[in-house]
Amino acid sequence: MSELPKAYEPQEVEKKWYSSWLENQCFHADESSEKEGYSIVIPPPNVTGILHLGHVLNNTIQDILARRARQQGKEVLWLPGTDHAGIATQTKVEKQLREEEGKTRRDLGREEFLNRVWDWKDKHGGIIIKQLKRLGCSCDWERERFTMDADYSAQVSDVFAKLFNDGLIYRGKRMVNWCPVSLTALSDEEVISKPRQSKLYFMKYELVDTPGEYLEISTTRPETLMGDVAVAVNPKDERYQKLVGRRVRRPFPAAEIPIIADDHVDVEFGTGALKITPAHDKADFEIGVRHDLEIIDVLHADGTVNCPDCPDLDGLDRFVARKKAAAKLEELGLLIKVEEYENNVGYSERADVPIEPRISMQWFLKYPSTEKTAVAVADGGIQYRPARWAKTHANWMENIQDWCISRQLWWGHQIPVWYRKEKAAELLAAESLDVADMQAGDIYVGAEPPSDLANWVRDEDVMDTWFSSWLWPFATMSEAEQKKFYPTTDLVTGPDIIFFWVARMIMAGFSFKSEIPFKNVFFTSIIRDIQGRKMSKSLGNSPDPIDLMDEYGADGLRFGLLRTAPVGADVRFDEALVAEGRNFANKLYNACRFRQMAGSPALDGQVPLLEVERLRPYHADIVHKIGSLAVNLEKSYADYRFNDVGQQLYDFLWSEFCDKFLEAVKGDLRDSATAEARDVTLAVFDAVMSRYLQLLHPYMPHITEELSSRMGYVKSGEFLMEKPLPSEVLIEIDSHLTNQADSIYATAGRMRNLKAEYNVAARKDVKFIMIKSPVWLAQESDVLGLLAGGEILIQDSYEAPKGTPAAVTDVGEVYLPLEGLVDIEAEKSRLDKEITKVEIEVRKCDGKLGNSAFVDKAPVELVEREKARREEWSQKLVQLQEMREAL
RNA sequence: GCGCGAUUAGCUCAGUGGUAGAGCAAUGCCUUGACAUGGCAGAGGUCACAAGUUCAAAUCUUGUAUUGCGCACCA
Repeated sequence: MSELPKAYEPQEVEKKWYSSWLENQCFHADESSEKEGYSIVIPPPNVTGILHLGHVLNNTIQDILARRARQQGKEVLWLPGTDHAGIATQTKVEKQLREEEGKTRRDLGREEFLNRVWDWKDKHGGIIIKQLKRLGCSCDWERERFTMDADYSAQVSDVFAKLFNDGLIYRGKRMVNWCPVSLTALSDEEVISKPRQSKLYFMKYELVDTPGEYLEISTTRPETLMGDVAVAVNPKDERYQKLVGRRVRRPFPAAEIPIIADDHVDVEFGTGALKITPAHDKADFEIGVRHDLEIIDVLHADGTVNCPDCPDLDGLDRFVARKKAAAKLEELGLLIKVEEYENNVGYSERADVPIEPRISMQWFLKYPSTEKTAVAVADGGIQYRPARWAKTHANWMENIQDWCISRQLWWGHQIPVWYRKEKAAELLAAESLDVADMQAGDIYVGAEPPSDLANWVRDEDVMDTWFSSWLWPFATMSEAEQKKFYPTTDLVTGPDIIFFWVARMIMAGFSFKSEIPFKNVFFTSIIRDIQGRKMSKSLGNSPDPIDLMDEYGADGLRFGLLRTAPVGADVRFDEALVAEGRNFANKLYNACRFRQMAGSPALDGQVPLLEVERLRPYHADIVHKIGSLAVNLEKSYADYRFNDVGQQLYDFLWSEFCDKFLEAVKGDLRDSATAEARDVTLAVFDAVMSRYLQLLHPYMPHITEELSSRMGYVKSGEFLMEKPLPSEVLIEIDSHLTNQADSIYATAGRMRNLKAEYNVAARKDVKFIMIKSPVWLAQESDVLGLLAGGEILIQDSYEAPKGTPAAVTDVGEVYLPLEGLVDIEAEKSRLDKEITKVEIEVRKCDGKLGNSAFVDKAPVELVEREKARREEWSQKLVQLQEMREAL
């Protein structure tokens, strides 16, 4: 055996095993397998994306599930891929184009620009995939999909055509969320409202028929004043009732506009009079429809003012124009006051600028299968975990509006609609397009272009990225694959995309596969920094997982993050967690290294069977505990309690295996030990460790594979990751042995306490004297001494001098003769403190036992336990008092 | 305004009715043949507050406070 380094060095090991798994196709899913199928589709990261901690958490959980399912003998498909991410990707390439060539996408033209995006994708698109591999993800990489693969795209178009033919997709001029930077419409879900400090402008419009009289109006958006077509008041508002039906003067461009009454107006807000700009506000638009008002659009698509009648405002950016318009009002003497005001402003999720409500011609979808989707989640046909997210899902389902699916972008799935050339202009301008128009033969909808393509013009828009993502669970699979792996088993994703993705996938599953797309949805935590802030690039509080893996290893990162990731709440990330993961890997490595120092086993996958009659208590105890561990892990997995699983794995190795078992059997591995003792201990070590590595494998795949191989727990040429998890326990254990072990560990603890209390920890010549011990203890006194750090003398004839520090244990009374080693004064005050504490405990017990209600109604065993406890404490009290007197 | 969470040790969090737990940080001791990325020990909690149910409440109920998230409103 070669000299092993003292600390585990993960980098080379992780690389080695990952390539080895790939070479041997360990991640390959066979759709013709006889085994039970298990499948997960990855939430496809943006093709432009780079790995962040959210991905690490999410994909580690998926990897754990996948690896665990393989160990359970299932045929596992973890299907990976990436999303074309329309806006994000296009923006990135446009930026590069602007910076490097000073060109816009229009300078290149659609076709050339798309070529550039594909080039970019080929060059930079694989980064996150490489990073996932680095993390150890066991995806079937041969099946990697992209949402713009040809066959995938064809399915997106098919679905569009189907929904169009069913009358669920329509085109129309509606108020949409417009992003003035990306120059496209957005869905409601892509708008994030943020509280913003803004100003509320109070101004006055002169009444036409009574010059010199004014109506006061408040607004946050004076720059849209040119689009005002009315002023509305609440019909119940007594102040204004007599004004309804009269007219006021809009100052610029000058016009007379009516005062109307509408219930929407809040009497309490501002002056109670609302200027109506149907082109630039959703509510105003609706009021406009109700009152048949004109729509005057005074903004260009990019958010600059479009009002040639006001040359001083025309062409200005909307925020510049806001100040300018206010200044103009002031000049005209129409501005009354300006108040500071906090309101919510809708922001574009991608571009992070305020969106502009804008009327434009777009494609919309009436959501299909909404009823089934709501029921599936509410009734648990699809299990949301944690379950409370089902309510969020339900809320959204209750008030969904039609989905604006068209985007004014180039990168994406182009709308599969063609217009007959000579009619195109007319059709494109039409207020709506429905099935009837299509039947007229002027419009064609389908996945394949029309055969006489030259006569047709294609709709220029592309679809919302999520319109392709919602097909992901089945559009990524062939017929045969779907037969084996659809519906998928688990979906792991963030609760922030319940609306964007999860709910829509369920609708798509029902609509196009007549089935749910997945059985369970596990929602991960959101990762925040230690101060509770969201991770973001601009805050610089988002550590690069690759750096963390360089420093702590992928296994360390995985374990550290998973062990503390709470099920329901957010994770507060701290690098110290990852360091703990690394330390844990090191602890495991060193435990095995210790074993190897006693000789490398030549097992080649054959871990020796254990013979129960040869086991000493410590052996039996750890064998018993690995059995319990397996059972308890099963329970935690069943509830998707990944932090629990991690914690149990951690505690077993550290507290049980290393701190107790290894310390207890250390003597067996010394040169002075008998061959018998050594053999049993090594056999137990191997039996327990080989099983443990298997249990830990889903969390720390690399190191467990490495150690299993190095220790010979897996036959050479085979892999731990492919080894089925046995259901049987290693060996049936008689509880009297584990009880003995418990007693000895507890007793050793009491002895160490005594030593520490009397400050003799540093002395190596400590002697403990025991009386009233059971016979079997004599055999174990060497181990007890080892654990306690002192010599154990069993002397039933011993009569302790009054005041000798003592402890009552399961296995007799322990005395620690001090022989005048301690500082008398310090000892006195320590004892006094101790006595006070114990007196309190005794009184607590007395209080309970003196309570007749407790004694009468509590279960008998509870009362008995309380009595025993009182007895224990009062004995301790007497002992302490004696010690105090003896000093 | 509606909904969903959270509040336990200095910090991050476990803990679903029966003696308050872990890791980290801080303290003391230990470089003992696996590991200082380590070992042992001690200290540190009116479990946010109030009322209720119960023999018994961190845990169940109700209310309050603080705080986070989502939805709606947002002139």
